[in-house]
Amino acid sequence: MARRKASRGEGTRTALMEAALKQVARGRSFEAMSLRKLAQSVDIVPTAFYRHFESMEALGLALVDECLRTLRRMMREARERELPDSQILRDSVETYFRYVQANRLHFTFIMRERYGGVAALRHAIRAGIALFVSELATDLGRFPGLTRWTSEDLRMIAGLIVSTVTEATESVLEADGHHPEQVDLELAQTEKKLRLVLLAVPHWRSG
Amino acid sequence: MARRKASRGEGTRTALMEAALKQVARGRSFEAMSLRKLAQSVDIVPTAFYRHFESMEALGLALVDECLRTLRRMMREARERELPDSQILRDSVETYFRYVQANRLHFTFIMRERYGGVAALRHAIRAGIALFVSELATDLGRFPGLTRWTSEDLRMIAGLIVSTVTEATESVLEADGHHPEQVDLELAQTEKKLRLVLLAVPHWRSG
DNA sequence: TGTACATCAGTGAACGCGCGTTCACTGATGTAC
DNA sequence: TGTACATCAGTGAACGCGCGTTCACTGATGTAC
Repeated sequence: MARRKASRGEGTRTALMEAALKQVARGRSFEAMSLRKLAQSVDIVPTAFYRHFESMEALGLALVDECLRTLRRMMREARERELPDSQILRDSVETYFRYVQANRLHFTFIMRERYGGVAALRHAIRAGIALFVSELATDLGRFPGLTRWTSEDLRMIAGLIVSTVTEATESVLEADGHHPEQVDLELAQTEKKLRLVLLAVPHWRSG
Repeated sequence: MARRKASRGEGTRTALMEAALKQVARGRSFEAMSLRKLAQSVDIVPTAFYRHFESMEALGLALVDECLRTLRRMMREARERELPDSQILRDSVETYFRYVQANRLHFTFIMRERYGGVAALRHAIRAGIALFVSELATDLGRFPGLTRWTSEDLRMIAGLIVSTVTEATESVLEADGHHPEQVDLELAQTEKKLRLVLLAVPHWRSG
């Protein structure tokens, strides 16, 4: 049969990863995904899978890596923008929401497999997110009203922000496409939540 | 062989549910759970499973029901205690943490399957939690500083509280047993988060 | 109280299926000379 | 530029296994008379 493409490149490997992401986005959990079906969906024979990954778990870890990279890229870009005073808070959330929608598959994978059944993936994702919270805490410590906060309190507020945004991410992913008005509602709610948190900052005695 | 117990009651049915909860607590996702293994773990032949549940999905829905009932019971009990001013905020969080630890299997199931691969379970759990947020919002509306808040803003703050507590629940479940000091740390952090949120309340102009 | 019978949680053989993985192979692509 | 050869992504047959589900059955428990 010999259906190989002209290029000898990474085509099939990429296709396998994308197919797996799509399955997860469709509702299937990675743990319950079948190597054979995955192979079938990218038009190769099951055994050819092993030319690209040692096992399904290796595929999963490659996906975690790719998805966490998307998250880090977002953080890097956000860092290059200015301080979110209440004027531009809404814009920040909006930018984030657009980013989530533009990277739907990656965010869905992280959200789902964060609590999924494959321990190795779960741990890799959680380590990534924990690192993310730490970096945010460090960043926050440079903001005018927060320079004197203890690092524990900075972690606390970073955690509060991350769990709020995470929750919102779920809503965005769930609504995406079918219910644009739900996204707008979530946008308003998330902005309010963050505004409420920022409102408390000047009144907090850290330490 | 005829290994039936003296009582003709619900023993096996209950055992099946408990075995499934334990599997989930051990890291396996419900979607990837096998009927045969489950049957084996409660010492019945695979076919006997059908004497108790029409399918694995039916078992799953029964579990969702049971776990959400645990959640509701907690809420009812919490409602019978007083207003959490900053004095007793810590006690409230501590009580909740103990409740989570005492109902480890139920909470783990909800946390995991909330984003799991079986759509029917996912939806049932999310509907349950959404109801939970609504009730909390209503309750909050009766508190002195919040009587004039719009219902949208009450939902907002209820959502903020629930996502904070949910996040903490994950930590508690993860740490449980092996790392008691992590539970204490999470307790302090969660109390601070909620205190920070409450600190903002008097300064919020709702509507 | 004793007996006949319905109920129902259990058994175990059997089925067809999809699974992951092994193996020896093929043949196009890319490279060294 | 042409040729010989290594590389490597693909094939397809075959394996043993665990899966969910069907079926006819058994025998103890509970109930009606």
